[in-house]
Amino acid sequence: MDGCVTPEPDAARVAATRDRLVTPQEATRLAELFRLLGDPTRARLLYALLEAGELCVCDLADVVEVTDTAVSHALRLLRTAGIVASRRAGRMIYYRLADGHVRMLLDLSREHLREVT
Amino acid sequence: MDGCVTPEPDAARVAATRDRLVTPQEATRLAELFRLLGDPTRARLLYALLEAGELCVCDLADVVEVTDTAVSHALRLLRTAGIVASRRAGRMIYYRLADGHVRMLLDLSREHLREVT
DNA sequence: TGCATATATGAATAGCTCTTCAGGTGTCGT
DNA sequence: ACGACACCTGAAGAGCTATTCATATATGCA
Repeated sequence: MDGCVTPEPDAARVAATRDRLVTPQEATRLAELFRLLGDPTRARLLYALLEAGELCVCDLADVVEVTDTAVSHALRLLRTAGIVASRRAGRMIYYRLADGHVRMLLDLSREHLREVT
Repeated sequence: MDGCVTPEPDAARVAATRDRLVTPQEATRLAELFRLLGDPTRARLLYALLEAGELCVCDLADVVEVTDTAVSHALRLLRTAGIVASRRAGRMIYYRLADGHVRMLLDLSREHLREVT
């Protein structure tokens, strides 16, 4: 069953891993989540929201130093994926991180980088 | 200083956020980390390692159902970024997740998806 | 109603990424 | 030393992505 000649203990581990492994669908969704965090502009937007709690589009553009349009495009992707949430106040729209998991992900990875460096 | 006319409290928040925000360099490194997790093949490889602890290239290819070559390319990126580590045993090379942070990231995001769904 | 502001959207292009193919390196068994 | 095996690497093409420009929608104010 293996593609290569693995020692006995490995064969068992391979079988067990294949059973417990995330499904392709789940993997796709996980990858999609990470992929959305994996762009410098979007990452900065998210960390800005992590610090500020809530910001409108133009302030986000100002903080991150990107065009309003680029921010809007980025936020649409993040919003569609449920990573950020929005609320309207007059003509401005305030964005925030969608939930605690996202906050933890951002926090954890920042820590990771600070320790690895 | 703002790109738009923000209410008073917001202006303060914008200034504070700009100060505390991750630097562009840090953001780039964070995005790079996430970007590497953000591919279905690499994600499956990492979750396979999360389950198995350690696997050689050909067993990884077998579990994830991808070409040896594709796995090799993927692992090189992950290894270079310090996300996985490797050890040679004879002609096989065993890969494992590099550290606890990576494991936590994978765990946390899987939980996130399971709760959101 | 008319104008300015804040954000969203669509199309297009430049740049990047993943996979595959072909070939290369290193290790084991005989 | 030779052949088989496990893995790596470089080049190339198909496909995807992020930004920009132009335009559209929506809200507030006079």
